[in-house]
Amino acid sequence: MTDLNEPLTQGPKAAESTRRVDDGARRKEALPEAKLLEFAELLFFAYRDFTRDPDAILKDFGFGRAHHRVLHFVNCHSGLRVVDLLDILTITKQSLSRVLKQLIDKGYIVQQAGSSDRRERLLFPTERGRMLAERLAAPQLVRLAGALKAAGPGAETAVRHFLEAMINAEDRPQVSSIMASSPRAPGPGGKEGEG
Amino acid sequence: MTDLNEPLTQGPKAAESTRRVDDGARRKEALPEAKLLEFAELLFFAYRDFTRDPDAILKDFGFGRAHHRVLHFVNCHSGLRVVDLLDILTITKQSLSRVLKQLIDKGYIVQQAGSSDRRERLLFPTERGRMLAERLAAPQLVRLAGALKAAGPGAETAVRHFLEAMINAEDRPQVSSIMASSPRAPGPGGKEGEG
DNA sequence: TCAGATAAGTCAACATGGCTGACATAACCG
DNA sequence: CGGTTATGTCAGCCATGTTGACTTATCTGA
Repeated sequence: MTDLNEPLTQGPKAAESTRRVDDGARRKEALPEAKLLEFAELLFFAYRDFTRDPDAILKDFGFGRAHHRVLHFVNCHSGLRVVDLLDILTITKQSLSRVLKQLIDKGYIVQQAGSSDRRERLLFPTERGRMLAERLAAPQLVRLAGALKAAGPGAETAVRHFLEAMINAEDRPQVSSIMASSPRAPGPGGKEGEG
Repeated sequence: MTDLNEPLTQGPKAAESTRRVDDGARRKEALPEAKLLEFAELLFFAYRDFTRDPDAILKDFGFGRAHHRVLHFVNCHSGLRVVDLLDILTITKQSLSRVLKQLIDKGYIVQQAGSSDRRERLLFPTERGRMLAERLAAPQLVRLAGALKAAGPGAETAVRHFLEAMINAEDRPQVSSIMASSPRAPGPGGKEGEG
């Protein structure tokens, strides 16, 4: 395909030898490709372990990671609509429906018709749902707190800006508005868990 | 279950009202729970979008995210063994086998028996594999470079330390040793892609 | 007021990528 | 030679994503 047929015993940055960029331009990069690849790997490992603890807990409840995601966002942003959840998770409504129905059937989430628009089904955690959400979050919060502490003073801001900038630019306003909706939306009439 | 049956119209930090910690201790936390939960969400959104671009490319090749992970690590750490890959991905050998076989059958990866231990099958990317790996990595590297730049000077170190500390402590030595193995391992005898 | 858009739910079928269990082969090591 | 290790494989199951088609209830604007 390309003009590359030397043996594979190359020097450092073998992968780059297949590129058609001249080394002059390459040396001018703010961050070399190899260093960026390390960040990609670290992000993979970090996320791999970030999800490990809750995954183990979920198994005891007959749930999976998809349930965790739904329960988390309903718990932290109670009163959100189904369509909000679809935007957040970026999955189809059929996929969401499956796990959401199970969470409702088992009494972790309740729905309430919207007051201004009765087509909307606002989602709220039950007390049981809140307890499970906290249990799942606990090890993740410990991990995050430890990692931020280990990263040193000032890391909090840097990490936050980094993660925000990793999000697709067009999705950032929506993410901001979601995160601005604190976990204190009015509840479903105080009759939760009676169904 | 608990002694909590007030209506759900609580004040800020409703979730914490279900905890049995006194507010005195809570106020002493270095990072409040709400802030840590935001980091958890940002990590979710960041990873969600981090995987989006390569996922779209993979579809054109009839591959999935699992193939990407295998191809990435084989490409960046060529010559690793199957057991190394299993440790990295933390999946079963049957799961790995499925995607690895497809990558080998389609000519993206080649195997070579280990020289010192001939039971081992060392994995190498073919030229075709390297090209696909680079194509998949490209949008991720752009995203990472942009995010690190957006996070400001000094963020690189902070983010690196943060991500490293997010990894399970017992896995960190192994991760370090993997990342130390640069992409310049000797190739499979220079006969790649001839099978 | 009615037509079209929107929010949500449902059924069916399928693909991907995890999992367990059982078993086979080859090679290493003491 | 016997036990262990590295790898591969078959078979089946489960979780969670997909597409496509369709229904119901409700809102909104001409």
